Amino acid sequence: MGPDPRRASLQLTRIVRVVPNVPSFSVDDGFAYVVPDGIEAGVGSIVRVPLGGRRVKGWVVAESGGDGGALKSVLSRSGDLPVFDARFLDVMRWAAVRYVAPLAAVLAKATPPNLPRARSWKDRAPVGDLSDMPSCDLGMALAAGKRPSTEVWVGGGSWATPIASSVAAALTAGRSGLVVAPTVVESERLARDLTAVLGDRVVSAPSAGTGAQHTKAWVEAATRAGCLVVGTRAAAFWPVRDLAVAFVVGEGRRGMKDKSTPTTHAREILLKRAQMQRFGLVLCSLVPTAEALSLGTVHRIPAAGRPWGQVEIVDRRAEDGEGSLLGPTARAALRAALTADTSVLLFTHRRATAQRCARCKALRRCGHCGSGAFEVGICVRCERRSEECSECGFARFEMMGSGASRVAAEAGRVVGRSNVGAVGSGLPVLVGTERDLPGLEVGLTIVVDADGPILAPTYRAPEDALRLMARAIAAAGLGRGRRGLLQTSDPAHPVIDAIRRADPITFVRRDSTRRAAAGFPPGGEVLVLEVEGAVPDAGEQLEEAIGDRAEVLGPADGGGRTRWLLQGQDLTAARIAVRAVVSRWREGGARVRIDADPVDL
DNA sequence: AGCACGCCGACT
DNA sequence: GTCGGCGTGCTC
Repeated sequence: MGPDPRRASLQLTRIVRVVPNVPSFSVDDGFAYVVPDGIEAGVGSIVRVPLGGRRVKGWVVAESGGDGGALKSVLSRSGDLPVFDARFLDVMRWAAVRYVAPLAAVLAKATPPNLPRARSWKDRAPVGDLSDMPSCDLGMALAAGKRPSTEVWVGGGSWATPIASSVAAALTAGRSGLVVAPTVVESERLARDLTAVLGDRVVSAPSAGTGAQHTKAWVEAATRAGCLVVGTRAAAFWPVRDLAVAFVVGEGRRGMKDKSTPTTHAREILLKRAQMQRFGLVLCSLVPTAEALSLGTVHRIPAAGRPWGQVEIVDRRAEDGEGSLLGPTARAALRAALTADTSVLLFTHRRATAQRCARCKALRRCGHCGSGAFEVGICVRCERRSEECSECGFARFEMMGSGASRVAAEAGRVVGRSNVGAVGSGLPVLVGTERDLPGLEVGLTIVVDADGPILAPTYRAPEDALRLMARAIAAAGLGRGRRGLLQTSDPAHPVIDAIRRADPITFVRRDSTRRAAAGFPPGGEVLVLEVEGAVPDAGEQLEEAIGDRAEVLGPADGGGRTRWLLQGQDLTAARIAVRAVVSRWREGGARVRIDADPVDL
């Protein structure tokens, strides 16, 4: 493209504001650069710019005309597809404040690993008409081009069928849909099931795989008309062409939230996007979160029937066999299942185990965060690996009574060791934890200890415990007869009652009220600040910056880290104030972790 | 994040 | 007298 004569006559130079890909709050406003003739660089473009004597990648966040004066020039444009528009940029600015993150860190999430090029994706032959698909009210509204209000779907069956019938008409009309699942396994399974119904309109975009595959799916989502994009939480940040509706499947699951800063939550991001970019939002789950119930109207899917099967509640106080993990009722059920050729899941929540050094016998501690809870060799808290004993450097550890292995040993004494194994072993009796649940199907689930998760000292423990145990029981499906057996010492507890009646909604509504009274989400906001390394006067600096914008609780020390908790009705002002403090601490060399909407609290 | 510029120890 | 250690701070 040649020089524009009008611009030349007005002495106007094209100027863009660019946020460089630098993880620092101090560059959030971006820098101004001249755009040379021959380069197109609209909002959302990725460009290379000179910055502080080097060349860095950056995102165009605004365009203007003016006097180029002393400004440096954009060097080149990278790729040829914008990664966001003005409205999506507003969402990401909001996310940067909400998650106390540099804007560049949020923009990076919307950007594919390789440079997006429109020509890397060749449009396929026009895909077929789906007008013979059954449609629902939501489907009608979407097909008519309306933006429906947020819906909350509660159910225990496959989500592929209701999703397909809701989006079919919109897809035929050339609009797109987005489905976000909590794990790669569930994302791939959903993509497969949806492809069986919708054909090649389905774009599978799990976060696993190579950068090239990832980028290809991203480009397809951004450019192809009438497709249904299915992925994991990373896809919540993808631009999708003419997006009509997004589905968050398993909206209450841990997998919806990023573990490292910025700790973005797919449900929160898509909720904001749905509002600002005007598309529909459906929150799907077996047990809805209190947050979801406060956001939309509830639909049971299907409208009649239980989300999970019949459950027998066993009061362990009324049984003998103190000290054993499995009571007489559970043992009898195990034996009966084995003779009836029914597969059994023995569900235990005790995935985290303490370990000790095989040489010096010191408790194994995570070298990064100091936690003492490990799943195999990976820290449960920060998900990093530390191979050596922090005391003596030895690299071998021994288990200190693993939950799962004790359960397996006891079950082995009831039905024989050769019948008991880990999930995936193909044996009739499986011992499993939360991570074994995706995709698992059995005939009977035995919840070994329901009380531990319910009594965990976090504000959302009851809701999470209900979700976890309901998922375990749902692995045994619906149908005739007992599908679950649950051992508890508190059979009158509201969570147990909700499981027995298969009614998660009434319970979560009540629990939400209790949480709001204590100032916890969704009735209030909390933010965790964790500092590793010495920061003199950190508490004072924090108190001074926050003032009366939030209640500051702490500090609490542990494992070389110091934690503060900010709590309040609306923490927006506090989040903005915290940025400066965090920035100063990081400059001082401290590692700072921020957890917006923490779940382990 | 880089890469500057900063001010204090051992070397041709 | 210089080369160079990596501690703060800025980057259109």
